[in-house]
This record gives sequence, C-alpha cells and structure tokens, in this order.
Amino acid sequence: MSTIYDVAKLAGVSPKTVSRVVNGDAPVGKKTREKVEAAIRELKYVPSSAARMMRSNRSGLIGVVTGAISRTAELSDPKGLPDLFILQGIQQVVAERDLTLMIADTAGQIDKVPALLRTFQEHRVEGLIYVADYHKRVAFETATPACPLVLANCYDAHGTPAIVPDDKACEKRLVERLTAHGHRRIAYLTFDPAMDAVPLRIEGYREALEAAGIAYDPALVSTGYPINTEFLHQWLDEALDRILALPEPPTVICCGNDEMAMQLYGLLRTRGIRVPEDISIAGFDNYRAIAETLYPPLSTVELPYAEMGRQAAELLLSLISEEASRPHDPVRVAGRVFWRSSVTDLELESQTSKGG
Amino acid sequence: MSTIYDVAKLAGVSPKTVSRVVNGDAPVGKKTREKVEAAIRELKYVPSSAARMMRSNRSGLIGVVTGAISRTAELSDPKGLPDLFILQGIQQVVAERDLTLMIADTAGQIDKVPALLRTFQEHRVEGLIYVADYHKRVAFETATPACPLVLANCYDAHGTPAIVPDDKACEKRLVERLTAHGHRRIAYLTFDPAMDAVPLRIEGYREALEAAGIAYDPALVSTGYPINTEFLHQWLDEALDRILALPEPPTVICCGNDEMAMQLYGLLRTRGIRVPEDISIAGFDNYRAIAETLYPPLSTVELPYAEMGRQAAELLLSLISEEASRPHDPVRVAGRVFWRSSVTDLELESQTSKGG
DNA sequence: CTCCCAAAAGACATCGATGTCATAATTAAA
DNA sequence: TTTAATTATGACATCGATGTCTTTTGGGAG
Repeated sequence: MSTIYDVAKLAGVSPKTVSRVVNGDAPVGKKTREKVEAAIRELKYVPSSAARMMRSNRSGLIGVVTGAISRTAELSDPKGLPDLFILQGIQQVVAERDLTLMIADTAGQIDKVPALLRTFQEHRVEGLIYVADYHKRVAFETATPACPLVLANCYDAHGTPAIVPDDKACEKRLVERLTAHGHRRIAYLTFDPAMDAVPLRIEGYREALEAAGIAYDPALVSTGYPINTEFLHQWLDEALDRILALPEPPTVICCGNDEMAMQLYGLLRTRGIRVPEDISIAGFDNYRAIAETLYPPLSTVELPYAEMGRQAAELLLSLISEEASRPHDPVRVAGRVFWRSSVTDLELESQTSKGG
Repeated sequence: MSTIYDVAKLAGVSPKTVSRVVNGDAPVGKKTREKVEAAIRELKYVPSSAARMMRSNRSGLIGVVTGAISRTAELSDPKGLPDLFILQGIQQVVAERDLTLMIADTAGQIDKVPALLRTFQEHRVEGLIYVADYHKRVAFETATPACPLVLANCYDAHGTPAIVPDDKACEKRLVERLTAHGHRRIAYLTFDPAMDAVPLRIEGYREALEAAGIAYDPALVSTGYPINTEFLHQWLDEALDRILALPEPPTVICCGNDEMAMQLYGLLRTRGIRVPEDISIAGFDNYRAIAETLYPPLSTVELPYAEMGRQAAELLLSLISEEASRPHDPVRVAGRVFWRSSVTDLELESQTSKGG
C-alpha cells in the first residue's frame, strides 16, 4: 500500500502538498495539483484512516450492537424483523453523513456485549446504538461508555437516550378508525401483559374508546395469547367462544398482531363466520406478507421501525456534535394505520339499510 | 480518552512497559505489572487500534459488501433471506478469530460499491467478501482490490475465488430420493432459465433420472414461472393442465421453490386432487415457514447459506494468511434433503397392494 | 565483596497524515 | 525596478503504540 510520502516523491512535492490536494483544505497551484493527482492515480493511493485518525481524533465510525443478523437463522415463522428494519434506518442516515457503520452481532448472547463494546472503543467509535429485537427494558452492567449511546427499540432505568415504538398511539389510532367507522363493541385479543408493548397498547385502546364515549368493557379484552406454542390455537378458540357468547358480542376483533389475525381468519372460516360481513378483524404490525395476502386484506397499523432507526441515528449524531441535549424520556415514534377491507363500515351499512 | 502515556505516568513506568503488560509479549515483574494494571483500570485505558495499526500494519478488519440489510425493507413476501444467512455464517467465523466485521450496505445501488470499497481500503481491511442476494454472475468495474476478495453466492468471469450454492447437486439429491421411493414419472416446474440456478438444477434433475435409468421426458419439464407477477397463478394452472393431460402423467411434481409448491397445493386443492395420495409434491429451499407449515409438510432440499458464509470467510482467511492458493473454480456447497410427508412411497404402496 | 549474566525496564525511532509555522514564488502597487 | 502583499509550498513536530536496541537491576557464583 502506497503512502502519502510515495505520492509526494513521485510528484516531486512535499507530503503536505499532497495532503492539501487530497483534502482540498488549502489552495494548490494548478500544475502542482495535476502532478499530484497523476501520482495518486499511478500509485492507487488511498489515505490511511488510521493515520488520519491519530491526528484528528475522529474515527468516522458508528457502532451498532444487535442480534439481528444471528437471529434470522432461528426464524421459522413469517414474522417481521424489527431489528433489521431499524438497522436499515440507521444505515441510511449514517451513509448520508459519510460515516461508516461497524456492526457487532451478539449472536444471541448478552454476555458477549462487553467484548464487543471494547472492540468498538479500541476503534474509537464516535457513537453507539444498541438495537433490541422487540420493545423491552434493558440493563447493561457496563459503566457509561466513553461515547454517546442511544438505545433503539428498548430503554433502561438510567434515562439513556432511547427511541421506542409508540405502541399506545398506534393502537389508539387504529381503534379511532374503528370507532369512526361506527364500531362500538370492539374486542381485543392480545399477548401476555408482561411484554412491555401489551399494556401500552391496551392503554391506547382505552383512550380511543374514551374519546368516542364508549365504556371500557373488560369482558371484551383477553390477554395471554401463548406465542409459539401448540396451545395457541386452543387459546384463540376459547377466547372466541367467550366473546361471541356475550349478550352484546363485538362487531370487530382487534388482534395482538397480524399473525394472530391470520389464525383467527382460519378459525372463523371453520365456524362459517364471514370476514368482514359477519365480523370485522384488525391486526397489528402491518406485516405485509400476511396483511396483503389474507383475504380479505387486513386492516392493521404499522410500527415504523425504519423510521425509528433513522431517528436513533439522527439523535446519536446530534448528541455527538452536542447540538442536542439528552432527552430525559424515551422518544416515541408512531406509525400509520393501513386501512384494508377486513373492517366493515357500519355507518355506511346503517345508512344503506335506512335508504333501502 | 486516556493513552498509554497517561497510564505509564500514573504507574510510574515507561510506556513500553505498559505495552508489554497489555500485550503480554515480554516478561514484566509482578509488582510492576500490578501497578500498571491498577493504572489501566483507574484510567479506563483502552488501546487505540488506529495507533496500533500504524506500526503493525494489521487492521483486524474484514469488509463485507451486501444489499442484505436494505433489501429486507422491500420484502413483502415470506421468502428466505439468503444473503442474511450468509452474513450470519461470515459473522460466526470472523467472531471466532477475533476479527471485526465492517458491513457496507449497497442500498440496492451497484454504483455505490466503488465508494464503499474505497472506505474499506481507507480502513485497510485485510479481506473483502461480496455477498449477492441470489446465485448469479457479477462483474465489477473496479480493478483488483488491494486485498483478497471472495465472492459469496455469486461468481465472475475472472476466476475470483467464489463460494456458490450447488444447485445441481441439491436438485439431484432430491430427485434421487424420489426415484428411490419408486417415482419414475417426475415433473419439474420452475423459473426462467435465464436465472443461473435454473439450468443447473435441471441438470441435477437429469442426472438423477439417468442414475435411476429413467429417460428424460421434456414434456414433464416447464420453465418460465413468472416470479412476483399476477400471471403466476395462471402460468401454474396451465402448466398443471398440460402435465396432467399427458398419456402418462407424473406421480410427483418438483417445484422451483417452496413458495411455488405452496401455490400448487392451493391449486390442487381446488381441483380436488389430494397431496400426497393422488400426487406427490417436492419443493426447493426448505423455507421452513412454508415447508413445515403446509399440510402435508413439504419434502424439499435446502441451500446451505450459513455454511456458504462460513466457507467464504474461511477461504478468505486462508487467502489472507496465504495458507491456501486461490481455487480456480467456484466452490460449490450442497445442502441436505428434508424429507417430509408430501411425497408418497410408491415402493411401499405397491408392496402393500401386493400383500393385500 | 566482586563480577557476571539473565531478567526487567527504558530510550528512541517509527508508522502515515496533518496542524503550525516558516519560507519561497508570484503578483500588484509604487 | 523595487517593495509590499499575497499566494503557494515546504520543514517539522505531533498523534499513540510498539519494534529495536540500550541500560539498569537483581541474584547467584566465585
């Protein structure tokens, strides 16, 4: 690999002049510049970032710690890949700013994190992002790292700057759309409330009901859908029995995610209940492989993971340049509703029946 | 960030001694070592890889160019993510050897590659891997890079070391299993032969037939399945008509991939044809979200992407250390057959009918 | 108590790029 | 043509770690 000295010698100038040509930070005579540029081409000179960094103390590196890459291997079901989308958003911003991403994969083992962080420190990354695979709380043993840190899709107890999905607002937006279309008996079947997202979404569900002047009916809400087990089908079956047997059964069922909605479609079909004529269904996640493929296509709401990645990167960069101060609370990012034909418009229906 | 000089001063020794403690490359007296280690902890000293690299000329970095991360965003169908699996294999090997991965995403634009390669060169990566999203031929304008390069899931015309999936062997293994189970009329519906993988797999199909003493019948083979378009269903429908109308119809249909097999299941169901009682089905890819979920579960064969990633990384490392010489031909990696119940055992069946 | 030898520690130069300051070349003004 | 004001270039030191060589220290033998 040739150095700035080799170029200088070949061009018959001083190394400093070559540096000036490369960085364009000071005027260089036209003839000199051309000689230098020719020498650079000739020797295929590429400056060493290591040497540059020694003086400038700027590495141009952003470190990301994630399990996204190794985790894909375990995937046997058509789920979304939140962390990958987040990674993609980060990648976009970082590329725009001419920074370089160093990605360290935890290979699923949290205990590998300290070693990865050390490697990042050795390379003097200017900032760090930790990306979690689902919305959760995390706690790192490690003392405060030497550079700004942003958490994405998670948060901690120490107020580390964090970007999290706005589960509450998303579910609220979705349910608002349901009430706007005349639904007033809205069931909600979802996961174990131990997952951070679940109580938040229920809160959003309640707020939307309240905004529409609808009383919250606990009989319409079931939590505890067992993810990834054989009992999933049975649980759903029983929950369905329960809510359909209510004196005032729901006109629409909201599901914890799109996959659950897909299961529900199958269950309803075997019971001869039509979607959306007999009952409407809404999902969560806008996992397009499901939402667009189901018949009828599923109304759902998305968590804007790529956007979260972008915001995490933007926040990190502003922390690095000290443009912004640390936000005390996690930044919540909401996504939009995707309205498809799995939900009936009851307003329209009642008008039609009045008219007809 | 504290330096080796800060540590030396605090410990009251020379920087060189600190270096010896850190690297353990020369004996240091016990008391001195303890003083130094205390100072390192006190100052949270982490050596600078940039400075280290200046002298040693070893960066400990491996660069990967891929579109895997940005491409996930476009995914709307439940397909596999070959490049991500490859990335994961690479990651494994690289982590084992205490090297650091730098991942550059092309964001889908090939023209970004030169800039990414330059960044890698600036960081003096010791080796490069280019990961393609499907088996294809590639051509880079760029002159030979300054460090060893390995292609994964692709190859070029210049004999650059490459790791590719062994499409031929995979299909051959699958069809061998079919013939072993008594199938002799084996249809094959697949994609456009312009895709590199298609003719290779057909070749494997033919070799397996030949090995079983079965004549190749072109009427049983249809290529040109239109991927990702609205005509996909129609194409499959017509192809099915054609092969089922043959004087001697097939007992099993091999599909270009598992997704296509899934479509075929649906089509057969609407025609009242049972799988595997009336006809057997085999897939390709072992995309578990499909193969394990379909009823009956799908017999298929996998392309060992993670293994390819590992082999690519191993090959690269041996090229770097000059242990191995460049292979002149792409290294082909075959995967195993996953035998599930979508294929009937005709041998068993004929025995049973004889017995009964 | 000396002397010698091995072990331990240090001095110094070096890797490549660049900031600082000094000097040479060029142009404009007198 | 000379001088002042630019503009263009170069000399040198520096960033942090470490390879090479030198010096110091300590311990055992004589």
